[in-house]
Amino acid sequence: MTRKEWADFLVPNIKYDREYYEKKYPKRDLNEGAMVVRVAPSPTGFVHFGTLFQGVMVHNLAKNSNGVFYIRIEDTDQKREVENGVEQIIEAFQFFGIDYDEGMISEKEEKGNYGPYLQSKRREIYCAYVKDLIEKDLAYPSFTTPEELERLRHEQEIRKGRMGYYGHYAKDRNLSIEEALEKIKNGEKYVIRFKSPGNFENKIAFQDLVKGKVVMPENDIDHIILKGDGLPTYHFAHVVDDHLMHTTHVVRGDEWLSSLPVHIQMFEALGFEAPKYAHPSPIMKEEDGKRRKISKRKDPEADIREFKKIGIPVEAMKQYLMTLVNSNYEEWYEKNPEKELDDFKVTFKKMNISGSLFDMEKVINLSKNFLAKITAEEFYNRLFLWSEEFDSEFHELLIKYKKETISILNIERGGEKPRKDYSSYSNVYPSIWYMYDEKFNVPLENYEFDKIKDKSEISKILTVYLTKYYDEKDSQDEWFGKMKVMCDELGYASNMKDYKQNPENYKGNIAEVSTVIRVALTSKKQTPNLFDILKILGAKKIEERFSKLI
RNA sequence: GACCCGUUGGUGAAGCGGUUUAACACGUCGCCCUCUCAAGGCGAUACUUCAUGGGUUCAAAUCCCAUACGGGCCA
Repeated sequence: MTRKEWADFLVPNIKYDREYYEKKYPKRDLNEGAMVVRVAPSPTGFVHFGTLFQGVMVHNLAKNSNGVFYIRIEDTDQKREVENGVEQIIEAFQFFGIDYDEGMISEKEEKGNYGPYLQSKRREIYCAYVKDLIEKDLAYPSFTTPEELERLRHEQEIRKGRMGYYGHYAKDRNLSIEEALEKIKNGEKYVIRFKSPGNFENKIAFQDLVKGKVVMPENDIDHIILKGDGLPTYHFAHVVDDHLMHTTHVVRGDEWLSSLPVHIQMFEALGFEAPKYAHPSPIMKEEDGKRRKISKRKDPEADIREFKKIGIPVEAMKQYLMTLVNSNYEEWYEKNPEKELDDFKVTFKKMNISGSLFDMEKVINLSKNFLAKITAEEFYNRLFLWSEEFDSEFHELLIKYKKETISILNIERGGEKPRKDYSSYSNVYPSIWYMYDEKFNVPLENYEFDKIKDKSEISKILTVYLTKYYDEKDSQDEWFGKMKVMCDELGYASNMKDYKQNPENYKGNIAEVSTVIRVALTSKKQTPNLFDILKILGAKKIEERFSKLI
């Protein structure tokens, strides 16, 4: 049996050979320097924070080089696959507004000329290349069972040697075609392994775009390339896909750095030109003083839906991610507040070499800043959409009191130094509920009266204020002027400085008087500007709320 | 266990042999601001210090080596 016949026998019924695919997926017609990049998630459940991180980073690279960003779905591990997995990925990218040039656009459809973008649909393609390798004696069937491999591992452990299927441990690599054929005829199960031409004693150097020069021993392990189920392993699929899709830069987590020798070797064996590699570190989390990668199982923030639920605006989220990608982003943004996220140019040089910790405080800060800068109407619309899904009670109020809500959100908004009260959509209602009449049914004992607690004194202040000083039409200055006059009349200091110098001359001060009014209106002693509250509530409601205490 | 990568403040980090008395941002803590809060302003926040020890150099956070610790990967 010739090698060719052998290959035909092992990989039968293949419609096309590799030449066909090489022609079918020609080099992309792009400008010099254009980057073709991708993100390659597995449909194994919710989308991981790290995938989004990678998405933001890579999308920027493609945009800034007039290149291509595509999503390839790696579903070769069918055991871990989850229903709706593909849809979840599509939705996530959509929700975060990260558009892609090629990839799946629904469970069934895709866009782009270099597909299929779902690995399970690429079986034929992988097989064509496996066949080619067999013909060239660079791949062979391996009959070693899982039990045997287990034993082998054990043996290597005892000898304190390296693990894996290599050298004399790779017992099937030198089987003759006849011997192998015999085994197949006997019904023995097999996988296809790559026949590594490497020597562990040789060192090879790579240039990683993030880590710099990396020196590693050559790979000599005969990795499985085609599993028993006919699907390729990660290594092989990566090499074939990124070649055919003409990826120019493979950007992936540094957990892949140690398989680089394998990949480079496979590119060579297949006669492909290897892409450039960048291995930034993944985002970590600290637990018990130790750092580890954010884990899908243990950390709620690994699930990007969590941020949606909390109501962190996607813009803020992406900004945060960008600061992790390139820490100079923030400074740049301060200088270019009008620019879009993708106007910033990501560079490999500034990517994380060591893993950075996830910092929710920082996310909150970015979120606050973002929410402070949008208009009240825009904020309202965002709250409307968010509450529809996550807070129906608030949603009802938003529908019923659109105008009022916008005024509330508009308090001290705009201008150079806006208020920054809200850190997320979910945190709005807890800070403004008291403005809605139907929610304002607080028992008197829960009113947060502070310095001035005496009921008759409270009643007196409120009565005097309402009858003598309150005027709906007052401007802020007029209003505050009247507050001062009232304080003088009632024996409270109208000027805080005077009060601080001679507190014994007064019953109290204007701050305490304001607090009485504030608490009477809201039950809380901490609220935004009193003047704005008065304005929004209006005479009728003020009277009603006061009457409970007078 | 083999191999690889990393280690600058509470956090993200800048720094790429002299201009570093280690930028900037978040956090924290003070003080200031014609009402509380938020915001804002000002200041403080890395044991002459960049994991530790040694070396190269006139000069090192920056270059080299070793150790420690952390992470990854192989199974």
